[in-house]
Amino acid sequence: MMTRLAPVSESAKTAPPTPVSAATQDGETPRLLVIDGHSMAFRAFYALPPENFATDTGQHTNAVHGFTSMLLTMIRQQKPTHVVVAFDLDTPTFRSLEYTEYKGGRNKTPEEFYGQIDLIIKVMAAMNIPTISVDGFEADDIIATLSVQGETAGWDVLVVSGDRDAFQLITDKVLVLYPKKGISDIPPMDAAAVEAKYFVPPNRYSDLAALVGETADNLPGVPGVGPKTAAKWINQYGGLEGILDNLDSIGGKVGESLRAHVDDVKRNRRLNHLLRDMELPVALDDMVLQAPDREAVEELFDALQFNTLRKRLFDLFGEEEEHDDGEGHQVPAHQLVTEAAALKKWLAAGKATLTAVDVLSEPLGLQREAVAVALVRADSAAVVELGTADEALDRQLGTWLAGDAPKVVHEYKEALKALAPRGHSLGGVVDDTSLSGYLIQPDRRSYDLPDLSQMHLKVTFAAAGTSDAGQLDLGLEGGARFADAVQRGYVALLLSEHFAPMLAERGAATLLAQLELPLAAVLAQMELTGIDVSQERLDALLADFTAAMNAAQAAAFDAIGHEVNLGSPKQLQEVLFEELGLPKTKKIKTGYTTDAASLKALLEKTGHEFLAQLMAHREASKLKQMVETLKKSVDADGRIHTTYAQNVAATGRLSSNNPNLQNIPIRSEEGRRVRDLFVVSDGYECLLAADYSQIEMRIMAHLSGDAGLIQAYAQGEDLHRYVGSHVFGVAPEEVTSAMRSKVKAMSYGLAYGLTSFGLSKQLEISVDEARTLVKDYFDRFGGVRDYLRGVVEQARIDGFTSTIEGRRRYLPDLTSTDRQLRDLAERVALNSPIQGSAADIIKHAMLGVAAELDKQGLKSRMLLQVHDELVLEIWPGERDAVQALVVAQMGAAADLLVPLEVQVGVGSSWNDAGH
DNA sequence: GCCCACACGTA
DNA sequence: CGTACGTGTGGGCA
Repeated sequence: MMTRLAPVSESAKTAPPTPVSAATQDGETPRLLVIDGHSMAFRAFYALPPENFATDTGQHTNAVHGFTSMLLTMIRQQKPTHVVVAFDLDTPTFRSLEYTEYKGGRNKTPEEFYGQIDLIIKVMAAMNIPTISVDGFEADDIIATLSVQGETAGWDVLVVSGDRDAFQLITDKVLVLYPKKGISDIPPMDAAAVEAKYFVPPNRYSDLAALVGETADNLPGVPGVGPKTAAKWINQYGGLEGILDNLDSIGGKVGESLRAHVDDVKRNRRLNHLLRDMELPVALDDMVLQAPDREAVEELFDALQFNTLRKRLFDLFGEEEEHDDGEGHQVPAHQLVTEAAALKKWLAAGKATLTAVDVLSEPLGLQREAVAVALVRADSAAVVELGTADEALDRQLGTWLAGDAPKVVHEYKEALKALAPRGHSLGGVVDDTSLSGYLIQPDRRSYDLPDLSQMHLKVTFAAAGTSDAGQLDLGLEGGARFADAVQRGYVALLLSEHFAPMLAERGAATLLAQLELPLAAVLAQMELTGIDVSQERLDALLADFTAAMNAAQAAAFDAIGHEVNLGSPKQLQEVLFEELGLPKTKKIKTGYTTDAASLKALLEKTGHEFLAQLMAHREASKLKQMVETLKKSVDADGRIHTTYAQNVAATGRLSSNNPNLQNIPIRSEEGRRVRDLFVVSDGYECLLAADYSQIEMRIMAHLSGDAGLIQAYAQGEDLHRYVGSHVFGVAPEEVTSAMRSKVKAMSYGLAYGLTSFGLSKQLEISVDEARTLVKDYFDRFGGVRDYLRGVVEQARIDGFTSTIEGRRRYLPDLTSTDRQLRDLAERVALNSPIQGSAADIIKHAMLGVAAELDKQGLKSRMLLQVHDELVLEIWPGERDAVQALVVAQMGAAADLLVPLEVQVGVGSSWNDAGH
């Protein structure tokens, strides 16, 4: 049985950026296509109805669609060898600085246009077409400079612009395409066309425009003077200079008018003169038309829902959507193996061949248990059912699975967990495509095999039961599931092959092999182990919190004289702001916030009993709900087995779910009672919690190399006290707790991209005060300022940030023209290296701890990870040894310029082990 | 049943 | 207008 997998593109895997046109190689004259981005985007916007072009998320795309369509047409018709797009920035230009009304009076940009320029820039990036914008200058200046550069190089230049100022650029070699309305295929303007229309040569067009004026730019001309009069004067006096030299000899009413407005004319001429000698960030040769970045186009056009455009694009660039080379990319037939000898034979046939392993599993309590294993190679596949396998077959399989034979898996950790109840392990895993996909692109929503396959291979296949492809074997028992598993394995194999060069290019191969893959095995063990919870405490706590919640609710109802759903922010707004007429809080989408901070402020202001009870209810119901969730998560073994997600947090952190054990309360007294639910198992001595002290600040000290911070840590000082003493210029012992908490907030804030505004809000001080605080801080710790500044700059250049282990996070929005997006990307750029490096470090520590426990033959075990904390369970008598090895491994997990300090506590519950 | 907004717990 | 997560509720939609 062969299942056809479609569609598959061979070219997607190769496709280096090669020039599409052979013109330059043939020695023909290069043709440069220069596009005025904003003006063409606007043309497209008004040519297509926005209501017909929008994504599911409501983003309008009519301008993007029209622009892209226009560009494709242009490339097809004009056959340029080089293409570039110039954009304006919305920053002031030398023109607007000279003449504040420049381009004033324009209608407000329609709301539907927002975001579309950014999308166009993304489309250009995906098409490998360079875009240029230069602070302080307009696209017109860039275009003029490019025209001159192209002409000087002996190239043909075609300028596409909706701005008539471009006419001054026309020469023998430079033509202008000026679309009249929307996007039409009118022929380019040459010198003759300009003269036919305006009666002046192109190099005099600016003179004419200065006299006539340009309403689009809010540049009034001479009243009564139109193109005809202007052209007559220009030709009579040989240009504007001649006219100005002979002002007095021009008669009639128009002559008077000219003399009255001569200053306007001079200003117009200064402003419509285009700079032709700018320094541009892109060289002509880098504008060569390349094949599009197929992956990026797929992703972007998927998001934009541009299906016909995608086809047009790939057609234009000669890339087939489908490619059948008659070999490979066909899921191999599989044999159902029922005897050890048959398996042995199959395994021996491809001893050192990379094999994909797909584990089929079924629920077992709240966990899963493997029921079959599919082994997939490029040309053959075998399936082994675990339930029916005899001992010999099971042993044969188990030995091979645990052995060194190179394997590819998708979701290694899940495979390990499902195999464990069968007594099987999995060794020799060289790739887990859910992890390699993550390292390549850490901010994706999903790393499902079908998603990755669609994205990277353009191969569509559906999960079991939903796909036609998976239905072929319904007649055979379990056959469809097996075929599906084989298909998954085959796709994982293809993906792994596809990813290998990408990982290498990003320097992520080591990260995968040395960190993430071994960590997956450690995490699998931690998840399998789980943590014991006290059923008695659980029930008692649930009762307590429920009672507290009910009491608070009753008291709240009493306070206002009627019932209300306290869990409904909407109903609460009614009560608070209309019924009780309390002062309005911070505005949110649905009205005014009722969050804890605002309720607290309201309570302090008004002292209303309802507020106090509402807050009590909030806390109790939150905790009750959390305890309920935990109770539901207790497995048959009386333990809670969380699941760690290794590919969710874009920074490299783990996340925890089902249930989340990384957000168990610790700050409030009541909350800590939840932490007390987690107890040491029978037979073990105690729980041990070890956490890094201020790891993010230490990483900041390391990455910035700031001498002050490094010294503070080297001396083992109280960091915030030390910083406070320097910022406030007092002796360390004179740092008040208010001063300390201010610098503490700021120190941490800096790692998150905090602004003066944000700091002022948090510390409840004025923005000026906050600004001074930041300045004083940076005056004392200049290394931090330089580092933070450099991180963003470097990320803008590279397109990504890196952690100390080289884990990357791509931030395309750093160059977005959307302020909000750009600012957010900058804050992310500040935080990601720090948060991500901390994640790298504790991951290394976990590997070290696991290896050392194993090496020393200890029975103690690792249970939990909470970002900067590890929780272990100590076997009787091993406490000192484990504490020593944990401190040693955590401390040695990275070689920083400052020491890594580890705090340890032990106790019979997680709360007791805290400190 | 699905999705969003809100709220809130952690590092 | 400080980063990274997960989970629960209410409420509007289909």
